[in-house]
Amino acid sequence: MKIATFNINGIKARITALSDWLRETSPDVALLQEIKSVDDGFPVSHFNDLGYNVETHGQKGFNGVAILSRLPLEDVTRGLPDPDGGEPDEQARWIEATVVGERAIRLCGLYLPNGNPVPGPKYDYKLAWMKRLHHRVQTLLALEDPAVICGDYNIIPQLEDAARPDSWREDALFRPESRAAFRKVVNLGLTDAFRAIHPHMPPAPPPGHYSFWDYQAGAWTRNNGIRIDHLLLTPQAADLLTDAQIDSEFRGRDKPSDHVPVWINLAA
DNA sequence: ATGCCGGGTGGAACCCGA
Repeated sequence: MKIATFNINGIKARITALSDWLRETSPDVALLQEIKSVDDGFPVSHFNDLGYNVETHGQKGFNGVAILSRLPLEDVTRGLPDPDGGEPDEQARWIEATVVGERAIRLCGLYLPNGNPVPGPKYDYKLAWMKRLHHRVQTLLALEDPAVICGDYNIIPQLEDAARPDSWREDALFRPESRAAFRKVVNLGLTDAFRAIHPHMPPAPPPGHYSFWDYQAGAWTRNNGIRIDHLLLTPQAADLLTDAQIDSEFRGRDKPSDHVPVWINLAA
C-alpha cells in the first residue's frame, strides 16, 4: 500500500497539480495538509471521479487536513484530543481514519503549528500541541497495531535536513525545544520512514533530501530546502516498510505547492 | 532573510506561511 503525505498549500489553487500527481503516481492513500478550505468547499466529487474516497477536516482560510483513499476510510475522527479532557484543538490540524487492505492501518494526518516568531504565543502553542501529540502517540503505540502518523511536522530534525542549517538556528522549526519535543515523540518507539530507507548523510550540500523549498529568493533553483514532512511508523507499521521516497520533481512543475509529496510503501 | 512569493479573504490592504 502506497501512502503519501502532501502539504498542498490551498486546494483551490492546487487542484490541477494535485490531480496530475495523483494520476501520475497513483498513491493508494494521500494525507493532505493546508487545504485552506471549509469542508463544504472541498471538491469531493472531483476526487471521487479520480477514484478516491475523501474525508476532510477543514476551516475557513487557513490550515485544514484531508485524507484521500482508494479503499474505504473507516472510524474517521477529527481534531487532536486534549489528554486532560479539555477543549479540543480549535484549529483544523489533525484527522485520523482506518484503511483496511491486507492489514488494517490507522492513518493520522497532521499539520503541526509553525510556531514563529520565537519566543511568543505561537511558539507556546506549537510546544503545547506537541505535548498533545506525545499523548496521542502513546495511546496509539499501546494498541500495538500498524499506524502511520504523517504530515507537515514543521520540524527540521537534524542538520542534514537543511541545506543551510545556520539560517534556521533561531527558527521555530529548528529550535532546540522543538527538536527535543520531536525526538521525544519519535523515541516513544516510532520510525522515521524516510531515514529508515535512506542513510544519514553529513550536513548538506550536496545534495540533501528535502520536502519544502520557499517560493522566495530562488530557493528551489538553488536547492535551498528543508525536510519537514515526515511519516512516522509504529513498530507494527515499520515491520511492513519496503520503500520511502520524495517526489521532488513536482516542485518544478507549473503552479506548485512549496512542499512536495513524501510517500512510503507498506507490504499491506 | 528582513516575507523578495504565493494563497487566503474580501473587495484594498492585510493576514499567514517556514
